[in-house]
Amino acid sequence: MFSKACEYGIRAVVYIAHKSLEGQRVSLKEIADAIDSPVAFTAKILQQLSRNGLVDSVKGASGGFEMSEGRIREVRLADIVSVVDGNRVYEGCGLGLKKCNEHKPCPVHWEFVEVRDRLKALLETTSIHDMTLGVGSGISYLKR
Amino acid sequence: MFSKACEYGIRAVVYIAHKSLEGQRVSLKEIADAIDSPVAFTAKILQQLSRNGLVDSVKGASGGFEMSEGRIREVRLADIVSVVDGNRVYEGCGLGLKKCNEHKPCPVHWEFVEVRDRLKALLETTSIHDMTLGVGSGISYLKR
DNA sequence: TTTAATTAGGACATTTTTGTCCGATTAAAT
DNA sequence: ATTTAATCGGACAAAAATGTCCTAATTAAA
Repeated sequence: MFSKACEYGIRAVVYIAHKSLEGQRVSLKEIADAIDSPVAFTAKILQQLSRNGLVDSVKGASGGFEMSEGRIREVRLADIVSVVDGNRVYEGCGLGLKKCNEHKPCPVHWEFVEVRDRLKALLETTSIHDMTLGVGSGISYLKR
Repeated sequence: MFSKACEYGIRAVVYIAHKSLEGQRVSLKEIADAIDSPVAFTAKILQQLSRNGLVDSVKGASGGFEMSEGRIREVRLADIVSVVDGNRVYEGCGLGLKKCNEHKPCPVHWEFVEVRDRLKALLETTSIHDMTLGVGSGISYLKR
């Protein structure tokens, strides 16, 4: 569904948000350990997310990553996917046809549109805050 | 959603089925041209589909690929996806967690399950015959 | 002011996916 | 029988995705 990079990105952001809500800034190492991802690769993804304003990064000793509560409530799953994977999840034909559309549909166009619209709605309505809810309480998990 | 290989595979099978219903066996070249795919790469995918009994191949001059009407009605989109891409579309967590399940769900587990189940149902109910319906009549397209 | 901890970012390495080439095999047509 | 048109399958090549390493820049703490 998503690239590995995007999966790590989502997990990382949820972890950062979860810790930020507890008032804690987290380091790259801590993040990678918490979400079970390759450190240096995760760094690249976080750079990308930071440049796009989805997370805040602080350099230097005792630096790390954090998010304001406002952003935690504003930022949607779709924003992360968009930054890391672009729009290929939403756009693009299920059969890989470049010019598949309602006027020239592929054989499964209409059926796929339904599923994709549903996925799109899910990504656009789910905030980072929503995703952190289960994490602290042990209802949902970010590794293993 | 699917790999390129799988996309080519689906388009190829729909084209083969469409032509088979008109009593015509088709060559690799004709297929690749009709669905706008790389010839040699398409050959690999068709070998795989042929080995798995999803299409019939005939060697030698005037050989090519074909499907019986029975198989055209039996074979589902899910069968092609399964052979080419395996089960990664159905199984596997949206966030890439190895052990995400109903007991240890990731933060978006339940929402994703819904979308994926819908996709699964679509793939399992759509037969190749269903997909060929629009192709001859110009309602749906396999290239461009 | 030096040291230690940290992110930023470029270059490189590995793996996977996608794609090509060619010789072997098969079978129809000449 | 020979030629020709086809698939089969192995080896190779290129591109994209994933992952690593190292140096520079930054900042808090000693």
